[in-house]
Amino acid sequence: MGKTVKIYYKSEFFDIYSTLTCGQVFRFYKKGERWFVFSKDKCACLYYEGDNTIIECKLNEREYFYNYFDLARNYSLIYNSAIEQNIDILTISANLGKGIRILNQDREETIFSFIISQNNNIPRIKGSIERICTLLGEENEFMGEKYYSFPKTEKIASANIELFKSVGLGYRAEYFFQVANQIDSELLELYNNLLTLDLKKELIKLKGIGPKVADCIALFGFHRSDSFPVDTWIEKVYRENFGGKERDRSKISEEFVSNFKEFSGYFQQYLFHYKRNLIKKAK
DNA sequence: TACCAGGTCTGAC
DNA sequence: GTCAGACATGGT
Repeated sequence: MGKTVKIYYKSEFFDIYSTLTCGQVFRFYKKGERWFVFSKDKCACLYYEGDNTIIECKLNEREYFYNYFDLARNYSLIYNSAIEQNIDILTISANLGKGIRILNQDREETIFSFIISQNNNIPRIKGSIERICTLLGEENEFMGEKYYSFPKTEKIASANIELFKSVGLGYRAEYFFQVANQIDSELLELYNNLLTLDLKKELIKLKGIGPKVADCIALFGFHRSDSFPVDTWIEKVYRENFGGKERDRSKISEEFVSNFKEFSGYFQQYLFHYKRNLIKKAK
């Protein structure tokens, strides 16, 4: 095995658990005190040393993971802005999720992952994606962990649709397969040059992608933080904690974005993480 | 056993 | 433009 490198980052604004489990990424697992995170054909190992969060990866993938974990961004600015809103639930959520970072994930992997996410739960999404990687990805190894890469779009496009049903995608298998035959890196480069609203308009043209999934892709795949995905959990927050009455999720999303502007996506993650952890604890 | 999960599509009005 | 019902499937 080749040389590895360690990236050090102060842990106050980088909590491994909340960053990975807040529902933005599905390919990771914990082994002892170490977390293994997978992106495309790459792998990083995360753990703590004193006050630092450590990212260990291959020497030539340092830049990739530096960007992937969004290390150039000042998260204290985001956190402070959340506190300054002076909204009780947001203050509580920001304090709980202070260490959440929004990852810069691969665009194609993000699109496919969130097509699976509709009307689905996170453990199931993780399982389906893992099985797809095992069946169509390429075998790799990092720090003693064997893993499979996320398959290339062409590989997905040329597979048999029955394969996607067999891994539990259900009716989403059709969408998954169709989209693989409609996108390529050139198209995604075009998408990347669009303003957020136009980007979402384009994404929604793909079958299986509606407003909520488009918001997730814009936020997690294109780092458009002026996005605010509204799912069942956020709708609960909106009704129970913000006293909201609107039923149309797109309008709820617009309302939040008009208030939180370019911080929308970060605040949404604070709130989502808070609400899900609250319910999990109560059970 | 029903209900739910990071919703979307379709057809009827 | 809005709305109800259908949609696969495993977890709780």
